[in-house]
Amino acid sequence: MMHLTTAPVNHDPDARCAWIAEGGAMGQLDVEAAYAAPLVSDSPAATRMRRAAVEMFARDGFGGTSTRQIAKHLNLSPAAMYPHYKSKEELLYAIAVDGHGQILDELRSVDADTAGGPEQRLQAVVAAFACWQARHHEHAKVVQYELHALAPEHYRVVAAMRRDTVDIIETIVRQGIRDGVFTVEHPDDAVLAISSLCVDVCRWFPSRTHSDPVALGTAYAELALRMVT
Amino acid sequence: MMHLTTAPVNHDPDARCAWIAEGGAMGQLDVEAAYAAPLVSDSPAATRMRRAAVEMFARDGFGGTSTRQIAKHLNLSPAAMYPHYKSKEELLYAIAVDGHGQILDELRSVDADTAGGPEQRLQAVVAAFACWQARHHEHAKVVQYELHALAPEHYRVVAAMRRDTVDIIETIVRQGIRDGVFTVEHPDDAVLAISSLCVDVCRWFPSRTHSDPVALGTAYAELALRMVT
DNA sequence: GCGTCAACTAAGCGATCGCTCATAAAATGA
DNA sequence: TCATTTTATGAGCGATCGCTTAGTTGACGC
Repeated sequence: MMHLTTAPVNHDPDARCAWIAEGGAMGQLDVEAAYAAPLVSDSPAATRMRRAAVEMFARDGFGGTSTRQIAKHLNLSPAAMYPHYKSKEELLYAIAVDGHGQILDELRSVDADTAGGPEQRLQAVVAAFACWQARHHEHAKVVQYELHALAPEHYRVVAAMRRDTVDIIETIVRQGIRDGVFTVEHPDDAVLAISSLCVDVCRWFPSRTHSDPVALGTAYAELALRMVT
Repeated sequence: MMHLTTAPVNHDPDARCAWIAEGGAMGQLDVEAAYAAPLVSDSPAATRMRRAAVEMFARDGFGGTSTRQIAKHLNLSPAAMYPHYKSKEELLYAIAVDGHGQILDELRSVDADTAGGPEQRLQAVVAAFACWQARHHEHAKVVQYELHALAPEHYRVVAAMRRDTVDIIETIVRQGIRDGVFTVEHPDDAVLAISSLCVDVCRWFPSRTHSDPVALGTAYAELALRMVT
């Protein structure tokens, strides 16, 4: 493998704006393959490395953190990471897939477990989403703000997982409109705004006024409901 | 001056969570001084350097962009930046003060120019805020996501400007509650959510479904109003 | 034409970067 | 217990990092 000392740049022209509202343009095959593959190593050492990297990437950014700093934080030699992740970029990829996988699992199970109509489902899902972003704000920050450093093929997988997450909210909102309980002129705007609201939590949480993830989740669920009724 | 090859870390324990909801703990003196000082050089060359840096910081992050890359993008030698900015961190600081200054000026003038009650003022300010974030999404991205690389004393100034920005929204919301036109149990939550909504625009804009900053502003203003009425 | 000053370059310092490789230690299964 | 596999180390390669210094260039007032 060649040396790669500069941050990888995403060359896909679509990907430059492929955040929440994009990412649905490719087929599902590669995504399914990504889900099935054991992308996240469960080795204890690998887990400790991901945890340390999340903490440091969240504080100093991907480009501002060196592999040597991560190793030193774990009292390991600079080369100790490479038996577990074959590059710094792949470590970031594992962190991203892990985080998005947790969010997807959480929201899907909450949505499935919630009895009631679109109002109850929307509140439950938004509360869970905002709560996860607050509770895992370091992991979330890396997952939301450091993806530009991913290789194009890895970015594509993560963008698809992100799209799947937003789809959960979109499905509920469209069902609510069909049922007549939600009144909103442009569903796209509302879905985008609700997702945006939840995602941004990790940027500022915790603050002087907010430090309880559960309370934040219920408050944001109420505000999200107001946006569509 | 000593060499400083690693990204500066903010050592202020309060500052780690001093995003939107924090930053109001210190006096106003240093902030006023910062506003008055000619922090943003108006030299044409310096402006071109800021513009290039904004573009590259937004795409690759502060830590992922080198001063050599910025210089090369402008067809200059690696040392050409230093007559204008005495360090990479100070270049980021100038970008941050410039961006937050633009936002503050914009929101204050829109708020002052808007006739009507809290409803009209909130819509006007939110529309302007979201619109700025969309129109200058690269500059906004740097301003919102790369501040961790600022020196503590610089970070403090920027955090205060951020606090002043949120105060504009907070003042309108509290006035609306006093007037009885806004009904919201926790004003803090609403103010935070509205700010959050606007700030997050720069993370995903533009997208397949949204590419008009003005249209986005009016749509988000409507959604913000729904949150408080 | 001359002096002045700011902008810029060429060269390079010391440190750090991501990463490789040969080897040693530690864990694992028989 | 021994062979095998996994995990970690120490040394170090070539490249790049932020930044400095000495000297060159060009625009401007006189």
